[in-house]
Amino acid sequence: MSTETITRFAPSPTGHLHIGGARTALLCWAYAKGKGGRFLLRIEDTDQQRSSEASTRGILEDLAWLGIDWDEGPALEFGGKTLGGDPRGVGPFFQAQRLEIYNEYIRRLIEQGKAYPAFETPEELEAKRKEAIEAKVGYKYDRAALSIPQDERIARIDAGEDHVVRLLMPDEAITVHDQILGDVTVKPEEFDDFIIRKRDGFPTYHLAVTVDDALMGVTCVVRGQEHLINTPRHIAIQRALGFPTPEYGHLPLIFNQDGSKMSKRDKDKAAKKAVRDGKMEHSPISEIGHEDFAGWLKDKTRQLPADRLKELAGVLAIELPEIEVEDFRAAGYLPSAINNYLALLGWNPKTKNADGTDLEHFDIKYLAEHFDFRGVGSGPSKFDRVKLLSFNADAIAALSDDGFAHEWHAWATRHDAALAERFSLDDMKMLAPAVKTRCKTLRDGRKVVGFALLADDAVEFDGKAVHKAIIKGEGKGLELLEAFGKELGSLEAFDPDSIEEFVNAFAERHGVGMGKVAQPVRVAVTGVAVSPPLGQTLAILGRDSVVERIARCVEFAAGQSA
RNA sequence: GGCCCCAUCGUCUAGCCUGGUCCAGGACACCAGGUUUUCAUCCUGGUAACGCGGGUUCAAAUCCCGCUGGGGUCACCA
Repeated sequence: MSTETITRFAPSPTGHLHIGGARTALLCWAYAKGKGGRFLLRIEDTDQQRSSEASTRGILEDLAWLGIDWDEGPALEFGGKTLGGDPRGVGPFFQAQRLEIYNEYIRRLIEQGKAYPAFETPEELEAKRKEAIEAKVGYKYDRAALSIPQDERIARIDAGEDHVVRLLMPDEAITVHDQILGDVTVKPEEFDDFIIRKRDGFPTYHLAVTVDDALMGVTCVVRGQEHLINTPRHIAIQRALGFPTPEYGHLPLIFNQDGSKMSKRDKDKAAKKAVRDGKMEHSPISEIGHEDFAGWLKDKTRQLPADRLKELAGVLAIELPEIEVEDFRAAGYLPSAINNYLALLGWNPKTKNADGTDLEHFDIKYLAEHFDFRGVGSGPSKFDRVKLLSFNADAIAALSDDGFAHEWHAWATRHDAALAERFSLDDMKMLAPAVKTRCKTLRDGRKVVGFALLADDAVEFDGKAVHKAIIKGEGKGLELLEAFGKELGSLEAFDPDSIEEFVNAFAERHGVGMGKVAQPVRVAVTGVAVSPPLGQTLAILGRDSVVERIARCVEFAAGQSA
């Protein structure tokens, strides 16, 4: 028996990776890596209705993008590396492909009298459950099927009657030794004989997870606290099957600022609110019929397909809240910032920096080297988007100019085709020092350089800005601006440094301060009073464009002051 | 509702295990200054918390009990 630490992340493929799932995966990964062990990935696709292959692929890519690489599991080519594989031969890693395995163990349990078939229909059970609720007593399966004689069971199964299999729960308290919460004991009356195989022949989560964890040699299960109450069930299965019980660590949950659960539905919620606020009664998108639209709007639980929702948000001019890893990626967050924030949300390194402040910024390598359950908080935490944004800004600021340019370019290529087309990687390198400190996300970059995306004759001059910088003061600004446009011809190189130098010399020559020159020029080429430093602002436009814009502005200002 | 988990600034948290060094430290946000050709960055300072009530003790944010509050879970979902 190896003492190697093996952890696993086991998502069900029902959509993109949720940010909470990403944190679980990250901490799981860190624990295994810190111990020199392995981290494996398993896809829990036993829910035939909701699972999809596209989701699996999406989740794999989300994890890979974050840099959470798995040693074993579904294979994925990413960034020139192959992730996953099955070096120990414990796969397959898709539960739907492991049905015979589960059935074998279920068969054993039945044989040993530790599990039994039950023939009630879902409807019958639902009725009983309802009765129990009305009588204000907790519902528990009544074990009616347990008293069916063995030969009758066999006859009914042979006759093809639909049935489920239930585990015979032992009549004893079960204690979970949780690494984070300590010992949690649950009394036997809290459990009933839960189902381990569904009517469709698929195992339930409880059975599959327990069998797989044991067969895959998982030594430590790290998962969300919502699973805490399931753990005694899993321990019961382990005991019935003679499996060892792994270590457990149940992570506190993550919530929205308002205390509600972070859910994919939040996106629909935001869109619905915008529709109502806008008093919109008809679907603004042709693909969504009126009926569907009205129904969706009325029903809190109804969700639009992801791409439709995105389209709708575009029409409504709103930004949907980021919930899934892919959302954060599209919004221009860096993996390092997401990982850092996620890790800190729930785990604390309890370490001081040299200046006495708490250590908050670290990378996943540091996390892997220092992660332990002691540093995991026990209470639920709220997801603070503002702080994550600040972490992202820090991560961007920490990038080298070239590093930033590469990230920005890669992002634009994937999420903002127009931007990627207008700016080459070299353009972005030139812009980097100016843009870096002005954006908290890669998406913000567009706002910073938006003026360069406009055609020269499409620049709209902000009247106030023109007045303040150019017209006010007896037209001194206008004079300088005209002179600047003319003298610009003598500037040889048109790069940021040369331009800055030129502006300095120009100001000195005309006996005025920098501001007296910079602001009129800034307003002339961008239309507004705010832009990156003049060097980059002019360089990205190019000489012709600058001259053209100045001329247009001079004309505009002359018209205004007349 | 039953069972389970949790409880320090608005938020994330350090401190709690091994009571005194804590009229509680850091970060984000916020407010006020400063640097700067605009904006942003950056720098300096500030506001702000131990949920309540009982114990134990010379001494409690720290230990115990109760209350309150928040959350999870009670599926042929995972």
